[in-house]
Amino acid sequence: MPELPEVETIKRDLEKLVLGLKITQVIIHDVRVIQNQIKGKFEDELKGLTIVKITRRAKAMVIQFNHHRYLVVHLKMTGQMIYGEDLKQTQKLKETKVVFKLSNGKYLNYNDQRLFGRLILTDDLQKVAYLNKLGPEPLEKEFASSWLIATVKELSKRRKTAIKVQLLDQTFIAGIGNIYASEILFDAKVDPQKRLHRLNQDELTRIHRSTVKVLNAAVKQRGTSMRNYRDSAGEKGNFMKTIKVYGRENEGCFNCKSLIQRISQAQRSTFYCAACQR
DNA sequence: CCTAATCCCTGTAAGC
DNA sequence: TGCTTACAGGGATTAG
Repeated sequence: MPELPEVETIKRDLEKLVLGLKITQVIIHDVRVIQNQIKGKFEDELKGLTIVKITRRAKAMVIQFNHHRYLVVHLKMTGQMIYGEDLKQTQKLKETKVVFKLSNGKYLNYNDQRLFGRLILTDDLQKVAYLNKLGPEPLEKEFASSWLIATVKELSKRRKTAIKVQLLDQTFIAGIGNIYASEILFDAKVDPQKRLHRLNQDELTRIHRSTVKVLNAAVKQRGTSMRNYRDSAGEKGNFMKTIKVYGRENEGCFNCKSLIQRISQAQRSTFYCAACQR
């Protein structure tokens, strides 16, 4: 499940590989990836465009072309953007849904086992709904502990959401998903079930610090490969060895040895240490 | 306006 | 062993 660190890793790698290259051909093997966009139009519009910039916002990667065209890539659960050969041709991969042929003879393969991911081609990023309701980027200056304290104080007046559920809300903070939400709260020693109005200033300061710390460490380790995540070279990330709670139900807490608990919050799994996080 | 549930998808793993 | 069923979850959509 590519979250901020995974998408950032792919973005940084692709920048070194494809900037300045032209799209010479687009082959869409499964139209569900482009939703209601017209297949022929999608292919034609991209053909001949040059990749001039790649950015990331929350969990979305934006490939910017000349002529004011943008391709918004959201990998969701099992999406991959892999650079190299045409995987559909060389490996008969059924997960390869879209292939972009590049002017250097290489390919960009969009793979997606479960088809939750989406590719959106637009001439105006303002038109992409997802991008226009996002909270601050946690690794940018705008995400300050004073901002977090003030915002949670304001939010807690009208909602009593559990902090774990709140961390998954992309309109609150952008880019945190289910793995890192659990990891951040373990690092901050805060109970994921604690509701917003019960969080004090010290706890919020810790959540802020842990968010920056955990996400930076995960970027440095090239992300977490629990299942399908692969970087642009098809390689796994390395953050699994740093994971403290996610996926560790009934295993010992590295801090206090008591068993890691798994609970369900908003139809999603949360992992935590009930002894360390209270 | 808000929050909570449902849906989309398919490989994997648990259960009978 | 082999088949069936439950589960994983980001975010759009729908229901309440």
